[in-house]
Amino acid sequence: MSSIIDVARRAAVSTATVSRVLSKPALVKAATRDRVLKVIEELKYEPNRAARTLRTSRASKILVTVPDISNPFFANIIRGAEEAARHAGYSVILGDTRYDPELESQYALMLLRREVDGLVFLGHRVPDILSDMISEQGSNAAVVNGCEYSPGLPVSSVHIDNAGAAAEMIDYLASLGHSSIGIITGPLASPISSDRLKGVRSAAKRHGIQASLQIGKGDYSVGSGFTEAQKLIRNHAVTAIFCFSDEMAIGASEAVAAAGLSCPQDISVAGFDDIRFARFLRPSLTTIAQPTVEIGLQAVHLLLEIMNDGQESLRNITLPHDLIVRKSTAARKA
Amino acid sequence: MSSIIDVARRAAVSTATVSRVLSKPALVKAATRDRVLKVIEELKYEPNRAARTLRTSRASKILVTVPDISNPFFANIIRGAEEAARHAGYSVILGDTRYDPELESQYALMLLRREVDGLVFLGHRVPDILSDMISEQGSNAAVVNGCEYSPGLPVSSVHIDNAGAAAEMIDYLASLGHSSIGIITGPLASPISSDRLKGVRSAAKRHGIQASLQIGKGDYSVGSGFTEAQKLIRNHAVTAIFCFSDEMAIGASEAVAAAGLSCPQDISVAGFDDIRFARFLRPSLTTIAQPTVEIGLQAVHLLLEIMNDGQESLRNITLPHDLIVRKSTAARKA
DNA sequence: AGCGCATATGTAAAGCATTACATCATGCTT
DNA sequence: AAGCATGATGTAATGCTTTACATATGCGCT
Repeated sequence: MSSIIDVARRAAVSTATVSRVLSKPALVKAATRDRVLKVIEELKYEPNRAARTLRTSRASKILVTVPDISNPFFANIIRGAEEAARHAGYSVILGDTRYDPELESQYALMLLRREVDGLVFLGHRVPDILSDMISEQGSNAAVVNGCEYSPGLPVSSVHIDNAGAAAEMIDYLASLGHSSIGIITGPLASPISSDRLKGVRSAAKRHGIQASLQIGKGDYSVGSGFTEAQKLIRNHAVTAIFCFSDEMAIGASEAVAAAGLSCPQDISVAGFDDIRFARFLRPSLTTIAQPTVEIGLQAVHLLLEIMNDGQESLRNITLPHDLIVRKSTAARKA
Repeated sequence: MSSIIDVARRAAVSTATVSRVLSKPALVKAATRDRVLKVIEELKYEPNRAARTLRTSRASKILVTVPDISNPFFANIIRGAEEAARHAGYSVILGDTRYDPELESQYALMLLRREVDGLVFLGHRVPDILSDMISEQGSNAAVVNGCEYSPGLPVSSVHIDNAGAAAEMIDYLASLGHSSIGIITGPLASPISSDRLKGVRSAAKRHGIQASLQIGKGDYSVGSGFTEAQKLIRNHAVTAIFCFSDEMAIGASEAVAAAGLSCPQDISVAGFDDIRFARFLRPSLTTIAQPTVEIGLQAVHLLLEIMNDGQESLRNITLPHDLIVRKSTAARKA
């Protein structure tokens, strides 16, 4: 591996000139520049990133932590984040935290260690380890919350209007004649889950069906969707089930089938997220589409802004969602 | 941010001692060690990784490139890779290459720049940019091919017995009475795709049905599965379609339905990979399960071995696969 | 007492790129 | 022709850690 010194020697210039050729070519005379570039080519010189990072204290890396990479919803956000990062000359370090606070903190340490320049974290729960940093730096801390948000903390975020989206779904189900609706939420600790619930409640109230609303508490997983749906079907005569994730909607559909009923004839099922496979389920799933790739893109853009500006810039970006009506929902049986 | 010098000063020792407390505690007297540790605690000292990397030329990072992170098949491999890397004290840089050779090379550069210590790449196609490195270093190059392999190049790899798995699927379909079988392959350039085709052919020959084999050429995507299946259904009276990816099997199922036929009554459909959603399709998909997480784990283990041993160690690890029979395949109509 | 060895710690170089500041040359102005 | 602005390049410090080598201390042994 050749270093900048080798290049300088061979091109008969100082290391400063070599460095300038690479970073500020306009400052170097054309003839010199060409000579240096030729040597760089010959020696296949690549600047040592560690040395550059050490000198400039910029790692050109951002950390993206995700609770479950195998969930295509998160995978798409990562896709957007990777793209935005790459275009800005950053690379992405991936942290799969498996919903484990321990791992979340372990990864967040990389930010304190300045091993990365910024952090996009998906999911609720700001790692404790960052609380000092955030209270010191406020919204200048290079941290962005993707798809969730953290009420009370000065952390910028990118998400959809969860309450509005959930309300829309209730409007839609009510318009199909459903009045006995089961809801399967995400974890209560998740602000977006409680936002969705608020949206559900206010819409239900508007339609005068809040009394017959049945709430089951899930955790976004297929299994919890199945279990909670079974309870809703057995104990309450719901005619529609609205799950706060597509995964749970898959579980709920299985529960409908397991109960000897069919979807959507007997029970309508709706999800949230519009994951890649929602359209391939049978019946295809009615759901709320989130602009996942865009969430990832914007989260990184926001992060870069914070990192570069250095000025106070707490922002919560709301992106548009979309109610996607497919075949898993239908008018209530007469 | 405090540096090792701050710690040394405050603990009244040299920086060497501080460094030793962290890396070789046994060399330091207990009293001194405790004193230093206490200061480290107080100052929240974290060693600067860039400086360490510069000094030791170890980045403690590995690069994992993947053609499409939103495909759950790859996402699971990444999961395994991340886990193995984390346990070994490495972090994972994620490269989503979108099947683009340009991007593959761009990411591979990180290895030449020693920005990462090793590379696990998923998909066929070793980046050109690495060919010099590989021909120089042979199998000592810190490169491992996950789930594919590169015949002719000294690159270690981890994959299943693709020919054997494909043959098993043909055996199974033949046992159901199918003799007119359509195949939808992946790209021809992919060695595993051609291995699967070899397996298909030899099994078909064994069953005496090779003459009625119909081959369509896909690219692993849902869309290509749909298009190729349509051709197979229209132009040839196939009674079973075996796709070399679950995604294509989803497309093929759509094509069966679009032709007014039903699966599996009229046409059986089988896939490959056993992605997370294969079981949730209706009918649930018969497929070959690959141990995805394990592939990721082993790929990283192999990489670490190569990086640490430094000795000649070209290996191709074959992991077990599994034929998963679900509801998308059935006996041929009488 | 003197020697040697083990243990504990310090000194300082090295790893490589960036960049503020210094120097030098050139050409223009008056 | 002297003076100066401008442009081009060099000098050297800096960032922080690791580690080979040097030094110092203490102990046991003869």
